[in-house]
Amino acid sequence: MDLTMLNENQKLGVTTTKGPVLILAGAGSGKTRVLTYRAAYLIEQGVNPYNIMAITFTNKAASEMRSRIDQIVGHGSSAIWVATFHSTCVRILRRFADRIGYDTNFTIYDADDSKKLCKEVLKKLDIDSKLYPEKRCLSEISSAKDELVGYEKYLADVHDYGDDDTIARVYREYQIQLKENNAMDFDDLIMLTVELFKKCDDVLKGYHERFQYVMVDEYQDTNTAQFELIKLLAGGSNNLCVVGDDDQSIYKFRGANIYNILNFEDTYEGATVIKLEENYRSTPNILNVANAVIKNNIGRKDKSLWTEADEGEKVRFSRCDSAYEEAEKIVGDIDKMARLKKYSYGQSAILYRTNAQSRILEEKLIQETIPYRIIGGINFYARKEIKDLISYMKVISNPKDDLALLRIINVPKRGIGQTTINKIQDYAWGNNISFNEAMNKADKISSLSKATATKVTKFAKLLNELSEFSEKKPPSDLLERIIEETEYVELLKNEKTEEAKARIENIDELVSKVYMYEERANDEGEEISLDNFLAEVSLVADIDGYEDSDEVVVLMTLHSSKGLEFPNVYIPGMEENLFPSGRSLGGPDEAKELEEERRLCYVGITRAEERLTLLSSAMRPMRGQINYNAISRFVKEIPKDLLDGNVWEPTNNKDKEPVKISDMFSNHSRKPVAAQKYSAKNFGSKINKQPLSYEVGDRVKHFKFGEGEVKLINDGGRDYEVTVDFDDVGTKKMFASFAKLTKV
DNA sequence: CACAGGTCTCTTTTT
DNA sequence: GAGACCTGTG
Repeated sequence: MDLTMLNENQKLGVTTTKGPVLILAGAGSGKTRVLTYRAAYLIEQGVNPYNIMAITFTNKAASEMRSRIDQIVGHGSSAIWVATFHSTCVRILRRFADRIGYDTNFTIYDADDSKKLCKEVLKKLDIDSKLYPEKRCLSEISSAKDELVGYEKYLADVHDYGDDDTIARVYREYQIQLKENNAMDFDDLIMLTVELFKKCDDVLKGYHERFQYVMVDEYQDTNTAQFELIKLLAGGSNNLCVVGDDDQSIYKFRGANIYNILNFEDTYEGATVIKLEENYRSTPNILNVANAVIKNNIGRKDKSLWTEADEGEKVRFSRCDSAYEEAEKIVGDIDKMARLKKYSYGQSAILYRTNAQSRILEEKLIQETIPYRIIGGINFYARKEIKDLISYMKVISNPKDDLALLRIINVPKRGIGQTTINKIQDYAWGNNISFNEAMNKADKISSLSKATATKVTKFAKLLNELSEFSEKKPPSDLLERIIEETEYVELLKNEKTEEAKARIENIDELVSKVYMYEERANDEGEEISLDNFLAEVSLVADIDGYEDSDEVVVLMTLHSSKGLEFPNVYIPGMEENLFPSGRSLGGPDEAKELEEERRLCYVGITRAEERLTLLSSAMRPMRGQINYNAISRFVKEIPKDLLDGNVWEPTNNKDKEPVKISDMFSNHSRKPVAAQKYSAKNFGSKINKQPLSYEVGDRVKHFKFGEGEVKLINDGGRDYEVTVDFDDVGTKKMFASFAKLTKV
């Protein structure tokens, strides 16, 4: 296999296949490249793809990895287990959940569902939600699960310290309810899989046999539960390769434990440690700024990124009077760059600390009719109409899911209100049957009027019919039938409002998503099932929908931007109280929290390939109020000479008279930066596009696919894309420098 | 039972 | 500024 376009350390990362390996990969150092080559290398060494596992955090990262492996080896990566932590666990639990007391058709609860359930628990336990808000309870429960602390242990620990056991009681009841509903929340998926492995040795052994080589991406983001999961999974062969960057650990609030990566060598004795410090993404000017900021963190693994790229443009900073002006500058600049053909809309990105910042930017973009896309905010699947219809499907898939059932029992309105629900619930409890069963016996519930009982019976009958229907038909047919029976779209049409129109469009999109799911499952030879579709839907991340080929400006949070890169980046809101977030300031753990914010800043800066603009505003509307914020300390950590213009006075910490950058709109002549050459879209390296030894019509040989005829050669600029019709495996498209075809 | 209109609170990041 | 929650009315 040709490894010539890897640097020495990258090569080491690819070829050190035995035992534990830690790859400390700085931003833009080609870590995905190493992982994908590693997988390809293993296959070439004769390892069955079936025995390889790669775990990521987002679906986007997973599918990207799969397609990149495909690009290198042509095809054959489909047998590799490439999946996110959560979908990995779902796949495992769908087979074995019955071993730990759940049905295998369990439902997955999203944050919304969890909140609702928690609210019910508080009500049931008669706990004042003013003193114990759901939010606090849920975050405590979530942290406990991230640390693999079940409610028994949580309760015991609390009692040991003689503390208030309220939250422990909530945790217990919450967990009991989940089980009764045959549901799991996000954290359960990981925790329960670990529990399964610890309890059922035979199950674990089975996976040990399968997973001979395990790789984990973004290892710095793993929490204790995920750490344990990996340890268990890789425990058979101990061929574990983790890739990460402690400087990019930004998910502490989600339980991420930075010590998982910092102490890797202690956990896995004899681990090989490989550092990747050469950056192939950004200009020196950008890297210097990134390094200047991150060096203020203590307790990090010492490293410093460097690059051979040309210096490039200076990083720019602009202090604005208002958030409005900030937006104006950004949008004006994006527009100008596009007009000057320096950066197209698709090459520009706006990254911010909080989702709330997107609104004002969006308004401005609409005003200037610039195409854009906002990642995050309100998740598609969190919309009312979508949740309603999905809830129908959930009830069909898992009749025990009372949460979903209660959501739709009166949607659309069928005259079943809270009073009726209470009466059914009482009957269910009194007779020790489920809510669903009670509904089916509505005529026996004496407290219900005849008219009401009829309504309930009618609804119960509808569900039964749908359930029977779904046994014979695929999810798409079920959804269409639900829409028909409930007249959901009909009712919206009658409203004749813009809002209703948008909702109908969303429903149409949901329908096509179901069809897309079925098509894909079909292609990949997976079983098409309602359960699988619903699981997939529950586990989509905002970023999964992002296509970098779209020619639009993207807006997203700094968190979502991790792993991405853009030639032209804007980071507005560089202000104290916003970034770093006010929540990180003034607490007992301020120093630690600030370090996390700083890492987030580092992530943001290192997203930029060529041009980076930081902005800050003196006035900013926050929580419906105007806030006056000082310039972010992170900006002040950047030596002045690294920034464009004398833009702030480091000695004047009142920030009252920030100097505005005058040439914000002026005509910068962009130096021909090395980005074309170094952008990681080209696999982050100097590609040596060599002349081909074959041409269209020639017979060629591929190390894996055997012989075939060249059908088409496409000059893609940095590499040739070759289409070959192989004798055995059919037509494949591949990059010449990866495929290493030889003329025969 | 449904809905409108008022008041209240809480605001980070997300699989 | 949005969302949840409460209350009064038809």
